[in-house]
Amino acid sequence: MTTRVRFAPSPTGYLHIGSARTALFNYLYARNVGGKFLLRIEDTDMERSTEESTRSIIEGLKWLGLDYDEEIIFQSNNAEKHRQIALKLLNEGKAYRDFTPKAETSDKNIKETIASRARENQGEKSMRDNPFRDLEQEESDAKANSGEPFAIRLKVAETGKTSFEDAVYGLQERDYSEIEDLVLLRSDGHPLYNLAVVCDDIEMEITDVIRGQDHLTNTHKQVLIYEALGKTPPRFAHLPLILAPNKGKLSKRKHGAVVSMTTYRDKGFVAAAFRNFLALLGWSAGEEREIYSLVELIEKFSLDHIHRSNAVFNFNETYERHWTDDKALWMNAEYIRTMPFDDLLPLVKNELKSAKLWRDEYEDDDKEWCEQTINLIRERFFTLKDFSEQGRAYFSEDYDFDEKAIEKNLKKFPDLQTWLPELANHLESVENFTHDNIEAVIKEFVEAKGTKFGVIMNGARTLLTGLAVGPSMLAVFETLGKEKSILRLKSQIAWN
RNA sequence: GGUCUGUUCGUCUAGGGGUCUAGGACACCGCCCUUUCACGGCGGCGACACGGGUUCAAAUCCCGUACAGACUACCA
Repeated sequence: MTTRVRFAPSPTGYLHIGSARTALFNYLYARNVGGKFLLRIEDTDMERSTEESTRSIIEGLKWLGLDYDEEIIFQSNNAEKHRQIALKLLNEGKAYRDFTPKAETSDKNIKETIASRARENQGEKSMRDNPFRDLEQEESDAKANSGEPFAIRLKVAETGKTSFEDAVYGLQERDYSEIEDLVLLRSDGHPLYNLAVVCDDIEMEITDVIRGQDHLTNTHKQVLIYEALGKTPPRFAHLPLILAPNKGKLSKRKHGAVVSMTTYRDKGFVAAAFRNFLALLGWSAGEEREIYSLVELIEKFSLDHIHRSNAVFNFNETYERHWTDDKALWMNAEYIRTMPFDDLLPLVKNELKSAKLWRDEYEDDDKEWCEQTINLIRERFFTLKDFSEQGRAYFSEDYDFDEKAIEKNLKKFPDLQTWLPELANHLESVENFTHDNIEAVIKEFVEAKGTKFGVIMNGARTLLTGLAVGPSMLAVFETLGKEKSILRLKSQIAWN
């Protein structure tokens, strides 16, 4: 039997990094064993599901390079099938009608309400004391026929236990007495999550369910449904959760943009880098290595190296520099500075285009210059955004000057106001505007003025790039070229 | 409250009875390189939650405690 796994997000928001990681692991697992990776949108919660979320999830997967096989399944399309299956279980006596009126739950502190309700019922109420559980067939039919609303609940046996072998957490057992007669079908006919998941997984012939650890306890209920349906459950593998820095739940509402995949795309992350980072959250190949290509990840991935403990996604809202996990940031920089130029170029092109800095000559007449320049500046860039922001002066005459750079490198040495334009005149004479030739002229100039090489270089850097930091200044001169270098050295804008 | 799960440097992790005075990466700090720097090189700081066992030997096995997380819904 070929392996079939699925990623089944509910479209109630953009793609969350936790979900993205679940998708990644499913994908890696499928590709590793040569199986299928399917996508199912669990849009049964009509009130919260949106088409926009679905789009953003698909986009996110595409960005990460996680291409799915076969058609997307929308769970809402299967509602009728789910209903029929619930009815079938009812007819077989494996489920029963519960005529208890639906209890109103206030949405606000739902978790607390449920916990306190459970606390109150502690010891007093058995999971099996529903008055309708053993209602005579005729009586139940009569009530139903008279139009009385009812939910359908699974009839969980009095004694026994469910068990399954989790690929990550090992043998899991749970006594029936701990499991309530779960609702399969709501009184309005709407199928509930546990039923829907099981039915769809069966229909999609899913062999391995890889999902977040928050479903570990739900799995027992699902196993019960599989059993009632006479089907063998798939293999389960639960993944440790990704937590916020305070070790609490990482939520869209509380933590905002840092948990959204689109943020990383928009903030200039290289998809391969983020994917690499995500792969190492809760899994490792057991080697002293961090950088893995997709092919290597697929090759090395296996369920038995998945962690059992949750991972913290470390970020600090108060420091801009640490707005997301440092390691993710580092990895992105690592990719930017080491990836093959041909892979990087399209990403830079895209960034420059959206900043209106791209010119078609960069792939034509100026191809060589473009490559040299990108290779020069990528050395100390962290995100793709840096190409259009810190790197702006390389692609445009319209760039900003950093106040601190002006203070530190220009205003502190007032002589530079006349020296730099003077240096420009000396540079006019350089025939071949290369590193060595430029250096010779500047060295000579420095000597004549009795100043330090650094003073001139840093002043020039500020004028030429607007920044106090950057690559070797001689290389900057060379890449900018004679004309622009001279023009900028003579410019007085920064001084005002 | 109950059930389940987990706990190695600040964070991600290696480790599965002796090779552990616990390894790597990020972050942080210092030094070097240097015209600057968020590049590079070298180095430093820094962890087996706690308490009991088992064993010649325990980060590794067992028990307890603490803490954390998940679930406990006619949400998904």
